[in-house]
Amino acid sequence: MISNKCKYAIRALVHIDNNEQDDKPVMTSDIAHEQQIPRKFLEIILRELRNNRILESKRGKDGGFRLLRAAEDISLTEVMRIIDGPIAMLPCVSLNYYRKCDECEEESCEIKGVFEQVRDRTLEILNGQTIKSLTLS
Amino acid sequence: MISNKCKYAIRALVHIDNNEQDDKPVMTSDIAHEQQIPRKFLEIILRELRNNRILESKRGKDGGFRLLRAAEDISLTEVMRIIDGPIAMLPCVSLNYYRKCDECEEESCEIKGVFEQVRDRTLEILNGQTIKSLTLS
DNA sequence: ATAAATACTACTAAACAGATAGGATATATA
DNA sequence: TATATATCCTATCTGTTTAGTAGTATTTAT
Repeated sequence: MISNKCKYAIRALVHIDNNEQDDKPVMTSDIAHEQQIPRKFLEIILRELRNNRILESKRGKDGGFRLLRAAEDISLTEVMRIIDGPIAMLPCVSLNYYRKCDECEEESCEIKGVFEQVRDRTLEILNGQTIKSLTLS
Repeated sequence: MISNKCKYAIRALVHIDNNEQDDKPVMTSDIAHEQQIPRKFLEIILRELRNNRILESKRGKDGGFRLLRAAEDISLTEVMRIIDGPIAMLPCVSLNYYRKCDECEEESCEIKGVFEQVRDRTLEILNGQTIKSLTLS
């Protein structure tokens, strides 16, 4: 399951993409209000997206957040990995967060192959999705 | 991510399939020892699988667990759903554990369609796998 | 100067993960 | 029938994660 936090992040990015005009940044409180996301929690999420170079922020009056890249260049997987971590169902099969399973030997693991296939099929779909494609769908 | 508990369950079932002979049940302590699974934790898992009609148990001396059905009739998804719950990445897209997302309207949800596709591709792979096919792989 | 925005640190409550402890109950066999 | 040995059941525990909240510091436009 993806977390609420991640769903909030995606909705916030789509909202920013739809509401950015003339390079004017979008305020946390506007997103929070219109998307029904707790404001303080959203602050944390947006800061995290900024720290990972998805957003840029402007402080002080008339401040807010802007997409740092075009919406069609921000993939769904990138956002999911920043907020929720690995997408794969086994640590030993994750491309971006590989870890050895503590309890099993990889060479004799019965399920590794299956979950490599699941990972590949999943990424085929998710890698094709961007903030822009979600906005349009 | 699938839980350790679920990985233990799968390993235990494969072990039982490999070690059942002359209808003699396999003991928790044997599985625990050979598969390196904490015994008391494994007890809980095996009881859960028995309650869900994957295993049958025999109490008392010479007791233990047997597969209730042929290993080729026990699917990986069935075990995963018993131990970990939903396989889908969104509650509103789950076939066996459907729940409405609290934070979003399904009609206007941007990500529902994508995660329906992920679910379908994932199940195509996982539904084809059984305790028997894992044993052989 | 001040109002208004983000940045940052710290805290909390509830749920879940991964177990462990101990006693109740059933059963094969001497 | 006594005993050893297995599952069954209830309760408990520790650490981590999820989903937030509170309060203060800092930056910036006017």
